[in-house]
Amino acid sequence: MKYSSSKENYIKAIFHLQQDEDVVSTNALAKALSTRPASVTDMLKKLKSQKLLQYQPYKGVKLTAEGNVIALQIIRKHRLWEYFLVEKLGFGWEEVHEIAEELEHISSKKLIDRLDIFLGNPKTDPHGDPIPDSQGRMPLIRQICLLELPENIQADVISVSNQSTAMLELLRHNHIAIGTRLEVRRRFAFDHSLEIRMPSQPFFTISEQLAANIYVAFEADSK
Amino acid sequence: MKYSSSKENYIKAIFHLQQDEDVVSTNALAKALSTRPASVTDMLKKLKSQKLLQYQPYKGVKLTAEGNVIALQIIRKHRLWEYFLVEKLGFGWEEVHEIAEELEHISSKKLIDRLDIFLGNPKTDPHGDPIPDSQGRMPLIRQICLLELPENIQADVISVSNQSTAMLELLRHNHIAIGTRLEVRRRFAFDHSLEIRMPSQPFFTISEQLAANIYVAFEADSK
DNA sequence: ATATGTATTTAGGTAAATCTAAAAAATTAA
DNA sequence: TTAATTTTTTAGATTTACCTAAATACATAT
Ligand SMILES: [Mn+2]
Ligand SMILES: [Mn+2]
Ligand SMILES: [Mn+2]
Ligand SMILES: [Mn+2]
Repeated sequence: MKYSSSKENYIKAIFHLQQDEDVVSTNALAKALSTRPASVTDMLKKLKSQKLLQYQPYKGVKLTAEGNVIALQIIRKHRLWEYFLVEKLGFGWEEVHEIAEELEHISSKKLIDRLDIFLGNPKTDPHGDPIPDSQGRMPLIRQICLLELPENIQADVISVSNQSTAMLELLRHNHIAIGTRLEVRRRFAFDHSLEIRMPSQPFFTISEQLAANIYVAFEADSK
Repeated sequence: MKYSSSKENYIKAIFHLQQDEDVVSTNALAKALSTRPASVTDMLKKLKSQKLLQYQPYKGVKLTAEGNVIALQIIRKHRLWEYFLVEKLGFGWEEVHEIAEELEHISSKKLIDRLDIFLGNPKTDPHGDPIPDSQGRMPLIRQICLLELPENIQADVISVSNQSTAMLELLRHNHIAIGTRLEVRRRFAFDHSLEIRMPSQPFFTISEQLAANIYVAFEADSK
């Protein structure tokens, strides 16, 4: 079945909001979609009648198995297109989201599966988010900025976005390099600095600025 | 300004119909767009108020200069995407039109200009139709038999006149297909065979018989 | 010039996706 | 537990892009 861009955007937004709380509110959805709660209620009724979600008035909303499948297909398209834009067309990772927001609604399944092959079956998009495979399975590895790494989870440094000698000097001083395994012990509210733990080394802290330029991969818990 | 997919489809259809007759009828448009004459009349009024076309009831319709610019932008996108689908994703030339019908409505100008560069600024789509450049200029395309292609001029294969499996086998062996870019390096007087150059491939020669069945398009020197 | 046929427009509706304003339900605070 | 606040739904419009049926304009043939 084929759904309108608008419906697809709703499904996707619900999917993402469900990662945090397992039941999604009308207001949260309205905010995520930059629309009005009344419009959301209207749409939820339509999506419910198509069995894409469970919805009882005032009780919030949850995707059905079918809805989940659709969401993953859209996310797959979004992230593959983002990868294409960055890796093949040379866009910066920060400018691709908006364009992918449109491209994700192109319907051909054959197109997206061939694009996947053409790109070499990438596992993550330019932001480090995992790309579902053609069966809708999310790979386990997550690549994110060190700033967003959950505390007490081991991760490997995979890239640094700033290559200035000043930054590289600081990295070397802290014995951080591509491939280094580390974890964030805690964050300090005052200056958002991070305490880092590395195997067989004393803990040390790094600044928010430094962490913002470090990207890591870690094994996501398959909750 | 940005227009709906529906409006873009109207503009494009009018542009194409104008190639035959310089004023386009309501019925012709209805047929081209698989819609009803009454719907066409409605839309023509909207497009007129946006100054994209000249329209007087019962008198037919004609694009304004502004409308023409829009049409050429859409056609550019359509044909570049078709080229991408065939050359990069390995689609057959007969299956790409429908997908391009959707992709042509993706709005980012930067995307299409980068796609153009990524594809090597092709001059014709997989069907041999010319691709407007980013200023909306249609290249002047000369279509001739490969036998007559001047030496050292890049050309795109647009059709093959003999569809026998024997011939197609030989074409495939030489990596020649519709849309392939090539040029003739030299001709040998003895058997009139041609030495062919293709991007990132060693030179090779083909027989006069084979060349006689290949038709190519190349950019004629303008001005 | 009148009649006939075709092309086109008008009139009146529908469905999708939005909106605002108001009502109702649920939650939180006193 | 009642009142206040927030969340959500309902009611009623709007816009876009369609539709059918009917009216009108144009073209042509007698
Ligand atoms: Mn994105
Ligand atoms: Mn989107
Ligand atoms: Mn189209
Ligand atoms: Mn084409």
